[in-house]
Amino acid sequence: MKQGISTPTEADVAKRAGVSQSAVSRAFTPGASVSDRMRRKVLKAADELGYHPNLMARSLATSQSNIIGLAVSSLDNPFYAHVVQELSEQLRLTERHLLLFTAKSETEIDPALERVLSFQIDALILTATIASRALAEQCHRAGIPVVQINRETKLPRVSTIRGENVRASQRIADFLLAGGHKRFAYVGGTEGSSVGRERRDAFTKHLRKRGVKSVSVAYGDYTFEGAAAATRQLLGAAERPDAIFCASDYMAFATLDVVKREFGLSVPEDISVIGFDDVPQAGNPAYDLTTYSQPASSLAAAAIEIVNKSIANPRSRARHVEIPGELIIRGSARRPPL
Amino acid sequence: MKQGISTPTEADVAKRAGVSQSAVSRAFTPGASVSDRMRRKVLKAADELGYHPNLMARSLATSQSNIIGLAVSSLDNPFYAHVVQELSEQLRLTERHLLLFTAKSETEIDPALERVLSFQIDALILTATIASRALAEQCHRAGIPVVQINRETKLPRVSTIRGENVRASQRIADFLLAGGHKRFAYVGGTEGSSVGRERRDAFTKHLRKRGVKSVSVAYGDYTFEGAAAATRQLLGAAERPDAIFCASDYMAFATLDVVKREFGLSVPEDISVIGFDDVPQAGNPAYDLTTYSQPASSLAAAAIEIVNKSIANPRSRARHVEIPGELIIRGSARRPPL
DNA sequence: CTGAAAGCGCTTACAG
DNA sequence: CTGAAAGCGCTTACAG
Repeated sequence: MKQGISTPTEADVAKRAGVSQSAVSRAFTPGASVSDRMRRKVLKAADELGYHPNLMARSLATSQSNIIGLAVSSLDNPFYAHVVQELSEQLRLTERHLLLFTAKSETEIDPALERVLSFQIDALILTATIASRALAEQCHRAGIPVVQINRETKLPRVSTIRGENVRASQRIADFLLAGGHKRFAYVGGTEGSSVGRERRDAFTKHLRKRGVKSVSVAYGDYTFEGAAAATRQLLGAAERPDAIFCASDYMAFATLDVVKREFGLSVPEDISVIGFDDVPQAGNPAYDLTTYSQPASSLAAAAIEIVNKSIANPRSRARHVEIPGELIIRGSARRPPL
Repeated sequence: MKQGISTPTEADVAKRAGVSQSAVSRAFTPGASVSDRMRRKVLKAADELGYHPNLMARSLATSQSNIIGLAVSSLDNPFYAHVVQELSEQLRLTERHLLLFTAKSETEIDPALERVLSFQIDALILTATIASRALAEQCHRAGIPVVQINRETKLPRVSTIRGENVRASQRIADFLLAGGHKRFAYVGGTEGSSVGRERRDAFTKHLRKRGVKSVSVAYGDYTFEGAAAATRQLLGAAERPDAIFCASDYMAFATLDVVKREFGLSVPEDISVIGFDDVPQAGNPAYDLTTYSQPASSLAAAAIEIVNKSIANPRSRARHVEIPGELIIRGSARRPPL
């Protein structure tokens, strides 16, 4: 069953360098007490043999795997693809790497996520996925820090990172109001999602304070098709909205498509559409979407920082970070007169 | 340094169940020789303790990590995001999981990719990245199979999976010809890329055979901005093309934007644009892109199959698979009269 | 079918 | 600074 070609081990390097196996280990351990001469001798032998330390063995010995679990629900949403990209890139020259898990459903018991625990991951980053209480508890029991991007939890041990949901929604409401809009609508993601609720409530509450009586609401489930359907529903109503705020750019793209092609409305003359995230495509001329940014690189950086701190100090408390963004004014929403 | 809360091990389960530690191991090994009674007893104890097998220890003992390295250059290209998504999903209920590596540059020596070797991965999947000879050789020496999606190699040990580059390009040429186009252009990705060359050559050769004297060519580097610039260059030329074939949908989106907004041309009346991949967004009304499909789920399935076979039989030869696609006719290219 | 024991490739006190 | 040895949590011949 053994492979024909076996990888060299510390013992092999030790023999070739004429030193002890522990010396080899030290030569590869930053900060270990080895003489320069010894280290050079070892590294030379290692190089000649093409030796690479076996991280599985190391993690068995240290109980640190240098692996961070990353659970995503869908990479088809460009915002999350971009967040993952950022995480991976920022980790690139680091010891730690990402083990990918696709969490399809958001049910309580996800056997695939359970498997995470077997990999001895040092931390778990969840993005666009709800941490089940069970998972989070298991992680906590195993001393694994959990960081959630762009989702809330009530779980006490889970750190969270998110955009400026409330501030953004208020800013958007003000911008639309100043643009002279009268009939407002909101396209949410999943009806249950806490982040979505935060945006919706901030939006509607702020509008109400400014005298707007009602805001129509529909849910697009964060999917393209879902958002298209939600938009059709909103536009089919008696009181057709003249301003729609979508909880994500990805959904706003669908909304724009329906608004323009199916209903033949012109943007922003007949109706304004505003998104959330500022994904790279939002600036594409085909959409030219006004949106509120949620900088993926900052979200990723914050997640990594929390992970690093939690690993360094396993008993540190959960943290909750809000990453600032800004309104990115493009052509999909009427601008207020100066 | 030890964590306050330590995870239970086989020994803990053994003690609680009143059996030997090896019995516990067997209970968790599919196909091992254990009595039903024993297995039940062990699983019960394991459950009570919240035991999960330690995969690091297992992989040390078996020299199988159940980890597949996945190197991607950019998740911002929706096609690759989708391929990764498919890979992850198809692996989801499997033992094996993906360790993500972002390979930015395509230089010979990528320290981040070298690191792959330390993780004792069972296989390496490269997508949208060129395998350096050095890497491939190191993998081969370590007995790690390498599978490349959508890129060619001259490396003998590397398996490849790709779409129907030649057939697709010919089909597209014929379709444009039948649509009555006269002046053809091609927007390639990276000038050096072998897959790109294959498409370009098949396209131009086929057109030449049909009497077309010249095809203008420009390169967009597989990026949005690059493709926009390439398109500007093509449209600025004296003989403005009336048909553009882009080596990827992602680039075709940029081309469409430039064609419509910057040059005010109408599609497909003034000019036709055809892409490659059929990413989910290609069907969005805003683009409504005619393209040739390269089914991500089939690519992923093929990659996984090769990986599985190579792991089962480490001495199996490299394989080269071509995944069939088809021309997806939408509105961005003039249709031939019936 | 079951248990005792060696071994996988590292790290890390412990002596020297 | 260096080496010998124990241990990390598994798997797997080997006996019984």
